[in-house]
Amino acid sequence: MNDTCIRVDEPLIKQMVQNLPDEQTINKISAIFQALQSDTRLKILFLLSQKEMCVCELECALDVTQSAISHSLRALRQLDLVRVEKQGRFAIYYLADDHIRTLIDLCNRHVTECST
Amino acid sequence: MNDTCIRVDEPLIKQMVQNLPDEQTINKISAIFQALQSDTRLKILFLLSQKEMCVCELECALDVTQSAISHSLRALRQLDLVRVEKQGRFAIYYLADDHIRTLIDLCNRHVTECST
DNA sequence: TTAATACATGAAAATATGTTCATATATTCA
DNA sequence: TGAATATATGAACATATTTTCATGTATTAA
Repeated sequence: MNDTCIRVDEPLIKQMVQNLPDEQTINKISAIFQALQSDTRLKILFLLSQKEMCVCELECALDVTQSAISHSLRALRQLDLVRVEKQGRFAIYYLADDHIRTLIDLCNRHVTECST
Repeated sequence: MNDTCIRVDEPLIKQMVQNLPDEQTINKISAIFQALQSDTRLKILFLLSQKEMCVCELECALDVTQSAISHSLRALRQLDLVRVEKQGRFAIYYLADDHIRTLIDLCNRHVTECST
């Protein structure tokens, strides 16, 4: 920690640190962003925002192995970003809720608005 | 690619794939999420959403080295999530715009609402 | 102009992540 | 029941990311 800088108002900084979300929340948030950071998982979410899909359909849409898709889906599932419904031998995946849709849209807009 | 599954309507899937944002956009979005995925960078953003800060202040607030903070800030800068204004020997950092604030808030709400 | 402060950065080491391969499980159909 | 289909998963490899270390640059103050 730096004690010498004249700009540092230590009590104020301490207060600001207290205003941070607690560690657990920070961890959960970063875990979500971590999941959204892979091209494959992002594409899966974009696709699922169009319609619910089984793994075969995702396999047809994306250019990666079935195994990679399953691993990606597990990560998304564990964060409750997508959910599964088993239908016989099929696993139908869909977005868990609309937060995630909003998140992606927002980010999409940020990129398209700012890069022009 | 899987051709046998009876659920796969290939023309439909092709259409859905066409609806995906282009590769460049996907890459930019995933880069943003990639940046938001680290605890350190997230905390920096939460702090900067309270007030603009120089590197020393961040150093005081966070329990990581100055070098690590600088590297984190560079990553955020390159994605235009934060910006710098040089004031003499100080580098004052602030959020680039409100998108990012909204993004964080949204995610925060998702976590706190869903985990109760 | 020298020393100290504030910040940045390249390279290497440590760690994490994603993908594939091999294989396992569950369901359906013949 | 046995074969085929749909999905899941552990382990290993390849790659990417993060952090630290060492050091560099720029600005200020003595």
